[in-house]
Amino acid sequence: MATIRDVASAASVSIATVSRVLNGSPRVSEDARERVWAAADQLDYWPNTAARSLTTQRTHALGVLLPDLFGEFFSEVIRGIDEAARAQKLQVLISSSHADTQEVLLAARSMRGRIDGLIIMAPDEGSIEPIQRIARRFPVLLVNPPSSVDGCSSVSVDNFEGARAVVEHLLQNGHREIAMVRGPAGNVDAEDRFRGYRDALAAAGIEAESRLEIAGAFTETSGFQAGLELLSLKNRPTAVFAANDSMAVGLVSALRSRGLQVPRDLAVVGFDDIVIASYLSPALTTVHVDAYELGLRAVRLLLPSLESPGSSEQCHEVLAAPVVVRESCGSSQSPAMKSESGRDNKITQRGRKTGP
Amino acid sequence: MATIRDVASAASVSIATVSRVLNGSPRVSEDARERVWAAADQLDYWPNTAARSLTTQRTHALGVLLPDLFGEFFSEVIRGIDEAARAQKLQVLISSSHADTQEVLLAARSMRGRIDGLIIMAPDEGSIEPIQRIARRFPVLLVNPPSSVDGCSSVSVDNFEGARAVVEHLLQNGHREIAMVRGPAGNVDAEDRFRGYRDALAAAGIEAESRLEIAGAFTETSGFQAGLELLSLKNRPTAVFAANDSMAVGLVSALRSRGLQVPRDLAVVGFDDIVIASYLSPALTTVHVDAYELGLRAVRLLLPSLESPGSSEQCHEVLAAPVVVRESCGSSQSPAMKSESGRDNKITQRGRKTGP
DNA sequence: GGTGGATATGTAACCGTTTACACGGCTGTT
DNA sequence: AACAGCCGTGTAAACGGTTACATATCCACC
Repeated sequence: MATIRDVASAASVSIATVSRVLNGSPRVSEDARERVWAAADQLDYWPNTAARSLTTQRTHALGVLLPDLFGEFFSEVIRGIDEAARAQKLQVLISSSHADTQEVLLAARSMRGRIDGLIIMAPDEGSIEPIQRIARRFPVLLVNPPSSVDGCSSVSVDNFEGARAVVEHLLQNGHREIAMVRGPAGNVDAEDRFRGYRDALAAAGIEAESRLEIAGAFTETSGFQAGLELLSLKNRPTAVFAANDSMAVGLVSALRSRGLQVPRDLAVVGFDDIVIASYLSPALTTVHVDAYELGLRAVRLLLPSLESPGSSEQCHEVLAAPVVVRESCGSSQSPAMKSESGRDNKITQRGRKTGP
Repeated sequence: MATIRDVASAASVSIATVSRVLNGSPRVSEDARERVWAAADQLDYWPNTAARSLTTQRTHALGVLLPDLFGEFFSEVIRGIDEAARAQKLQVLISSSHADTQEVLLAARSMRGRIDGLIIMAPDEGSIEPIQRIARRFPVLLVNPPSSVDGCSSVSVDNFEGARAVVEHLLQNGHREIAMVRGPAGNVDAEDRFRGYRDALAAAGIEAESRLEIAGAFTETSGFQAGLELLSLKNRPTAVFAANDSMAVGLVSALRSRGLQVPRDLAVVGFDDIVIASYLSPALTTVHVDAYELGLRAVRLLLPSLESPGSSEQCHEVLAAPVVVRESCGSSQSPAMKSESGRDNKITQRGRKTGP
């Protein structure tokens, strides 16, 4: 593999001149410039990025630490990150599955020298301390953090407001007895959505009832279980808010297996707006989370810190999570909204042009 | 930020000794070893990976070049790659959207010095030539390549056999007039699936009819269009094979919008086994593509070349694409298979433990 | 014709590691 | 007592670039 020295001798100039030509410095004669380009082409010279970043102290790459890669949520976040990064000619180094909170630290450490900054998504409260240590080394941007870390900017989904709004929507449709299937304990998203639910009820002057607050784990099966539990209640509620769509799907299955109809017998709403939400029958009313946008903004917010680490002040962005009214809530708005929030625009806009 | 020199002087040893301790060399006294670790901890020393890989000529990272990041297919491939890479303590550098075929070359070039090998997915025939140039620099593994490149191993989905088998399944159910909605022209996957369709018909002694071979573009809307076209035929077929699930979904919508029932009036099968396939009613009979496995194997096949570039012989793996019988084909096997190929095992097995 | 200021180019230090080689001190052999 | 061998450690040369600084050349000007 040709190095800058090979190019230099082939072009009969010094390595400094080669470097200058390659980096577009103006202080080079036309003659030398041509000889260098010719030599580089002829030798098929590819500069060594690692060596370059060693001297310049800039890598033009950013790291991404995710808890997992499964599911459309993470994949959309990545897509958003990639899109924004590519626009800035930044490379993306990905790493997932940080079971142990200390793993976050190890992953970040192993990226030292390879990245200019880091986007971290770690929903665990326990990962705050390692993140603080990481943030001392390079710029860190937090996505949906369990709590804020000083020196770090963040971008999060407005779980609270989304949940509040969707429960309010149920209230507006006349429901007074609204149950909730909660997410896993300790999960920030789950907690915020639960707070939104409580808040909406309180605002309507309805007292929270713990018998209507059913435990869940964000999985489809836990939603199914919750559905059965719900059916066993003596004063059955008229509506239920599942803390995410997967559980809503399981819940609907459970109801159906017992012969109940959604939304006639029970209105159901979810959270996340996963792809299948619009394909179900009845189509699921839910709260839209724009994971793509989350990734996009993460990069944009990190950008100033990449240019000048330390200088830029921190800022916290919150992404709106709008209610998407479909059929499962039994709302009258349903038909009107359908085309807007339905499947077609989504698929055609970003349809897979390539691949199977 | 502390460097190896800082650690050396803090521990009163030379940088060579520090390096030896850090890399677990046995030729160090117990005394020195302890002092170095103490100093490293105290200074919170993080080795610079780029500098290390400059001397060792090994980066312990691999690059991934994808045409796009949208959709579950790519996200699953990435998940498979990440999983296998992490098991080998390899980092993953991702880059997508290579609209122009020359972009593949540029992307690869910009990774020089940062990666030991590269996984490329470029369905375009035109990207073969740039890939050949890339393969001269570092080990390359191709995923679903349009044609083979010498020196490169590859892993692909058995599109031909999957298509053949699903059409054969329709034939076994008594269908004789089977239409196909084809994928975009020039796409390898689309072509292979078409060949499988033709082959199955031929084996059953049925002559192909071009009027039953409808154009499509792998998008849901193109499937819808194809459905309308199908309905306008005078001798309507009894079954149709859509080259992918998205088109099958659109197709079913079109049929339903004209009052037809699937599978009673027309049997429909797809390809890919996307998540929503099992959630539709009727649940879609399709061909399963294990994108996760594709990524996993890609890394495994690339591995030997990373250890010793050039030495290992190339090999081509083909991943089976099994038929998943559900309801839309009207097969009698449907109820029996349902639990096995349904949604539940998939979701619970790899359910999102974290995140919303 | 000597001076000064551009302009083009080269030399060498540096970025943060690894590692071949050299060296000094100790032990054990003859 | 001299010497071979081993062990622990240090020195210095890479790895492949960038860039501050020095130098050489040319031209214009007084």
